[in-house]
Amino acid sequence: MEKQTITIYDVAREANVSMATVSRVVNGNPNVKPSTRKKVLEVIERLDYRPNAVARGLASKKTTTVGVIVPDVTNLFFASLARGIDDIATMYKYNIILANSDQNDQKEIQVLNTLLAKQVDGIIYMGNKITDELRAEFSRSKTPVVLAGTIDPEQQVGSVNIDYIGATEEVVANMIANGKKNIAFVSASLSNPINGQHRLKGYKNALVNANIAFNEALVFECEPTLQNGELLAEQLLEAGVDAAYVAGDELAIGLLNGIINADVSVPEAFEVTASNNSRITEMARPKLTSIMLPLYDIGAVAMRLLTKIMNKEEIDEKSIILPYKIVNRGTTSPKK
Amino acid sequence: MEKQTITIYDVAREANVSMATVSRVVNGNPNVKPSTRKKVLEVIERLDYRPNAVARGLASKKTTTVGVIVPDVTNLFFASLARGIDDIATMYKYNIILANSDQNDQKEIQVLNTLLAKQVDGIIYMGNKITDELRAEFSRSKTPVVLAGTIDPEQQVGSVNIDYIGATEEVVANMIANGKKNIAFVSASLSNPINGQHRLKGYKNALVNANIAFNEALVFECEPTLQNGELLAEQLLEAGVDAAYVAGDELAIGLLNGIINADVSVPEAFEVTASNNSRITEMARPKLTSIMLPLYDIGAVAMRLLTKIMNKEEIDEKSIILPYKIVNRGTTSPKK
DNA sequence: GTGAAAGCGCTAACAT
DNA sequence: ATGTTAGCGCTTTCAC
Repeated sequence: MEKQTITIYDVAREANVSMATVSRVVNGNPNVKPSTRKKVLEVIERLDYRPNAVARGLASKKTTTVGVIVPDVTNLFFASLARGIDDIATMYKYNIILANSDQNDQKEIQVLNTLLAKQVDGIIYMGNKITDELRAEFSRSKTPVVLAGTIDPEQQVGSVNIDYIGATEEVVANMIANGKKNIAFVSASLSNPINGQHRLKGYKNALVNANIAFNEALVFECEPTLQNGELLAEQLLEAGVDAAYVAGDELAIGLLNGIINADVSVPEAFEVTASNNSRITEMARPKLTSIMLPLYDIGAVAMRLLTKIMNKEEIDEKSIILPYKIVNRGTTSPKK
Repeated sequence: MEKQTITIYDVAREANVSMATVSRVVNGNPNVKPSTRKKVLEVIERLDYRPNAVARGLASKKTTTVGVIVPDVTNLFFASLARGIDDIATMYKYNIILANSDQNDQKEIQVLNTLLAKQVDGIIYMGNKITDELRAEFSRSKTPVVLAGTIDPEQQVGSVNIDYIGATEEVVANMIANGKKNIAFVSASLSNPINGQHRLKGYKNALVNANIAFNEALVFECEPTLQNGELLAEQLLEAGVDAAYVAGDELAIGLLNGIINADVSVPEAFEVTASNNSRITEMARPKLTSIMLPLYDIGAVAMRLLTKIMNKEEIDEKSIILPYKIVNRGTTSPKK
């Protein structure tokens, strides 16, 4: 004999009221006489009634869940964003359906569609490049979308980021000020606008300001793994590089370790600056100097923005830029 | 004018068939004449019809989503498990609702309840200790639960783990074989049965086998953060410790760095063995020797087990023990 | 302040 | 192979 699920109807019958009234007390509607409210609450307690969110979702057309598309939770960068998202979501009574996309265009589309099928009230997207197909899907559905730590040059949807150009320019300028001449720009895929447009632009800006000619050969693009960083060290050294801005913390640690393995002293003979200040930058030896992205905040603010859009509140600015800092640690010369 | 949502009814009308037939083709039911299937598919395409998963869930009492309760996604240990879970979930057409519990007993209960309200088909739980209250909630609902990388001494529900006792015993024995005499047991909360019972037991076993007396003062319990690890170094050194088994990779790195900062040579004068082999163990300098937990696999197998339970398939063993390995790296003496 | 009743969009017998 | 018909458990007008 299966345990019978208790429905709103059971509660109504036991409390001698209508379903509507039960619904009202469950939803905190004030239009209920205190005495009836009390009576209903007692029955709910006694029967151990739990509202069914699926039925509620169907009837109200709101699921109080938002979809989060992330390349890979296993990447501390995205995990930190996800954490910020989840905390704010919880605060506003939303739940998160998390979906890994593997940066795979096909899977992204598919994942987006199952999220939409599940009637999520909104979507937060993190990733590289927004393909045209993805952008088309975004605008086809009426479901609000916010990008977190992700840039779409088209700026159709809301987004939360920092000033990547300024930040990169600043750290590269720092290394130049420390006397470095041949600074490499090391990064994951340049097809990601953050890397290929913003960060690279900041890098070039710093060079221009210091009257240093841009050298294409000092731009290194590779999969951002620890091992690739280690392998890259040799190449950089051969190219006469004496400092590197690295987009991707894990890649930065790999590079740093590779440099040290080659018996080059850091930061005296070689400086490294990382880009995200995810927790691993503090695990490195020496600890990595890094741009400090407010990872958690980017996620939190993105979620907050999404709640506003879902509630159709007034939005002053849908492309939010958060402040960043620079954390000088052991891989660059101490500031005077 | 709001865009009208297309329902199964619209498709049925346009295709001159019944809703039931449309439902059949959507669900891949073979009992449909190829020609009608084709016709329906065309209409679906033309109208851009998307099945509503919420309605489907209400009608079928299956949501094809599972809840995942995790202390903190930002912890690489849990993120890796989550990744394994998600991949297998995707493979079986399930989605994941991810909820951070912060190891907070109250929040865990609450999160569990909202997951149940959303009618998830199953739950994967990761955490420390299963409180009695939580266990009660688990058994009260008919929703299947599987523990991933988490031990419940009561063994009421399915779980996936490794042999923590054996693994710990082995690595401690290794350090003893390397000539270390005063080996510390450093760990996060001992109230977590994995730490307080299994790992500590393994540690004691190794001592017994080597005829070394157990010394309570060599057991260190603390919040597993990088900084705490660094701070702990001094204490260990003062206590005359010459090796440490550390439960928690981030804590292990902190300790290692602290030891090195104190100018003690690793592994000659001090050995360290970590417990999880999450990616950060390779970022340490020197790289950390560690027990290699199959993190991804634990998540994947847990999800697979859950699918079986949800499908009411035959389960041979609900407490699964996966194999582990030991990875000898730079923080212990090389094996001969 | 409360109730009646009509859906929400779909699945699942049960017929045919 | 296809259609009919109840629901699934809730919200939401609209009356009263």
